[in-house]
Amino acid sequence: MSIAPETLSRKQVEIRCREVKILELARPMIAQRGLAGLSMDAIAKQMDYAKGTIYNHFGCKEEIMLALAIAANEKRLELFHCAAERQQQSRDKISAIGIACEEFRTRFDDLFRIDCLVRHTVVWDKASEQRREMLAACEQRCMQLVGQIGSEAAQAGDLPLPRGVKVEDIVFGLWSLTYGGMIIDQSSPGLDLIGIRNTFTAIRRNCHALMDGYNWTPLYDPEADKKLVRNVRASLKRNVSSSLTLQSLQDIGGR
Amino acid sequence: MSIAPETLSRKQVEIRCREVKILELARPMIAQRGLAGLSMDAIAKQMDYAKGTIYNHFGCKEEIMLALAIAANEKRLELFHCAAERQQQSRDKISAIGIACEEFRTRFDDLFRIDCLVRHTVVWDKASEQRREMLAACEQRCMQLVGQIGSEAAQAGDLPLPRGVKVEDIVFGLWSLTYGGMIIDQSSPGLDLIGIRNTFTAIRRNCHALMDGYNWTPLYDPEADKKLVRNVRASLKRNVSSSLTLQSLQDIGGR
DNA sequence: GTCATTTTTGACATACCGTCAATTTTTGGA
DNA sequence: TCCAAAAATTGACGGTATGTCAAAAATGAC
Repeated sequence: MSIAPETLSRKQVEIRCREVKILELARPMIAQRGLAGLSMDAIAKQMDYAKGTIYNHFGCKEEIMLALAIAANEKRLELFHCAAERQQQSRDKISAIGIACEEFRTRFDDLFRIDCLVRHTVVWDKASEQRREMLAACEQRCMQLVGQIGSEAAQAGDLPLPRGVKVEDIVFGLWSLTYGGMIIDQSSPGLDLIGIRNTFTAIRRNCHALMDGYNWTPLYDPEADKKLVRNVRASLKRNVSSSLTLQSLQDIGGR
Repeated sequence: MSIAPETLSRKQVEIRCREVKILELARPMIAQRGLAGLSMDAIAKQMDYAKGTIYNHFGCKEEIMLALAIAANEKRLELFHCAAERQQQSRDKISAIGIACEEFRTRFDDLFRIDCLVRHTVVWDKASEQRREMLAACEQRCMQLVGQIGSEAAQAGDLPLPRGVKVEDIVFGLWSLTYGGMIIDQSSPGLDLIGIRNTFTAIRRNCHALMDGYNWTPLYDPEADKKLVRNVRASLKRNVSSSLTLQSLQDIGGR
């Protein structure tokens, strides 16, 4: 929109900051009570602006949700990269990404919820095409990273593909297992009633069983895994901050 | 509430029927546009009753959602039973239940969505304790069925449990894989962009890999599996109707 | 200091939820 | 058959929220 992006007038900087502030206010609202919990009136009141001003930034509630979901996915990708790039073997890289998922889940509980909500038709359909594409692109980058590791594994001979099975299918499996497990953990009334204590451990063990089932070498080794978990966790804590980037706000306006 | 349940006055029968009618009207509304799509005004108008009458049946919108979710889970359990009871080997029973999940997913697309929605705090917290317990109980019965098959398998020596892994963990894995895969399929913008054509086939293959990873015998055999899928599908189509039971409406009133 | 442009404002139209006092219908006993 | 008590129904009402838009205020180029 602006022709000279290097010069932001004082006013324009103020506006950009407000965008961040809106998202900060919206975050807990959505996390606690979903789309309905996000009240434009409340945001306006808390920021001491008129409602119309908020609508200048985001065309509707759903836009705010997507903005947050995009930020969430950028953060997740950051964790993925940090986790994977320090590993040598393909299988360790995958495991490390699994641990990054755990880290994301625990550190950004609210964003995890928001990321789930955003995918419902109600929200998705009302948001702008532009932001939807942005989120889809973020997701793609996450998947591609994992897919690439899988391809390397297949090429290096670590992962023999059975007839009729593609690398993508296996990636999809790992993803289902991890994401699905977390969703169930979050939303099923009586999980520990049937005897699941530590969800993360169970998910991780199942991912290993899946990879073992496909003969992804080296096969599961409890000791090695324990060590890996410790290392990756420590590294993520050290190298990835808990604050959001919010770079994605760049050029999308409200009405 | 009524002391002589065997005699329902004419009026009371009429009321009970209305309950069903309400749910029928609500079903597509919720499926299409979530909680927000469910309008009490619209239901009242379409049924030619005042809004207050609808509130006599269901204390709030969320109650309607839960009622449908309960019906959905009863149907799912029916499919599970029908699928499992015709198999001899433990692993086939599990596979059959996986196929029952597919069947449920395709036949009752709307109920699958509703079952997901119901688990969000917003909905869950507003519904009555009574109905929540009812739904939780339904879910328990589904899980117990699968858990039982797992235990039998372990006892019979078909499934050797590695140190630190319980039957429940494996059940949880299969469940995550199936449910998670379907959720992703439903809600992720570009799944086939990364090359997943037939989601069900992928999920099924991954479940087998998981079981192979745990050495659940007999190990995966493509031909045998193909035959099983055909049989179970046919049997489900033949023996399980597509209409809801709605027995669960029994005794829960509105306000 | 002036004026065109951008930004802000908040009253308004609309929509929906859930309530409840008043009204109508049903029931069951005399 | 009739009547009074119980049950069911009604719909106007209070409350809350969204998204709009014409008018008012702030900005900044000259």
